[in-house]
Amino acid sequence: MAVAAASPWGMINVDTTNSPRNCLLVDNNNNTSSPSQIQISSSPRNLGIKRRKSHAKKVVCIPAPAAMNSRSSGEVVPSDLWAWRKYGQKPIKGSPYPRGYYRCSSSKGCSARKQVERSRTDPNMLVITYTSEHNHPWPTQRNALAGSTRSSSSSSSNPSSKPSTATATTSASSRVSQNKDESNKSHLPSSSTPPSPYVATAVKEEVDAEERQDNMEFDNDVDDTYRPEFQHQPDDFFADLDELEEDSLTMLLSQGFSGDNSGGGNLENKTMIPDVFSDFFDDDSSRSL
DNA sequence: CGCGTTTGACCGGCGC
DNA sequence: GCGCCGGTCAAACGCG
Repeated sequence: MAVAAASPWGMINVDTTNSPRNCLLVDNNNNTSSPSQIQISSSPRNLGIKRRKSHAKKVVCIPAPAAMNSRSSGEVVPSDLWAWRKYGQKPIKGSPYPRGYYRCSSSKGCSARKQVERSRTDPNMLVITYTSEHNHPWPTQRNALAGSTRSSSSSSSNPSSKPSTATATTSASSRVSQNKDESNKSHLPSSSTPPSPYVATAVKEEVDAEERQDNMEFDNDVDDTYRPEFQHQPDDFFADLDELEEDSLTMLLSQGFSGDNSGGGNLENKTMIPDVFSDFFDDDSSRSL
């Protein structure tokens, strides 16, 4: 059966029978030992740095689309519909993988940022931390297209990058946004999130007083911070977005996401649920800004 | 020419 | 107070 799921990048269609890899998953029982569990950057140091001291973050774990989107740096960056511009990359202590810093380039005043890093415990998992929110609708122009195809710039961490795939992140998102331009900008509020074929295994919100420990049930934890849409799960909610996700998902999938994904293999033991990310930024806006 | 990526330097918070 | 570390800035570079 096909269900719809919202991701940080919007809603996606989930066909649990045909392409489990594309399903949006939340690992309900991973709160103890699964390598793909969400990783809350609860380090006090993280919270105390510079401007963004202690506001809500959204941490999302997704399986890294290894083949496509693999950048020269070795990172794989999910292609959402937002136009992200990388402004920094740093090696993280204790992690063999660097963390990339992205900010939204769709709008000048947009303060949305995200950090992309691979899970140290599971290289197949990608940990994306969203900070702030978009203050504008989905990008209606391909402003992320230019310069996105950088085939062989110097890369310290991943010499095995494929030039042809190095640009998948932004170019893919650009193409999608272009394709969905007409419907999106008239249909979606700024709080809506673009679709993505990626599988989110977990999402978590980090707030100022993040004293809730992870030993509690994940569902409870999430539900405590923001209400997952799927828990009430109005059918028309999905139906409403169905028209959107269908298109974009098709786009994204047709762009090769259905290809190899080494991280997808370990997903089948996870619980499949529609995701909650549609109110991702919306909820965030209420407390972060 | 415009835009994104890369990369080293700098800044600021936290722990010792 | 010092050093470590993460986050950001900005110049250089590359591509369309």
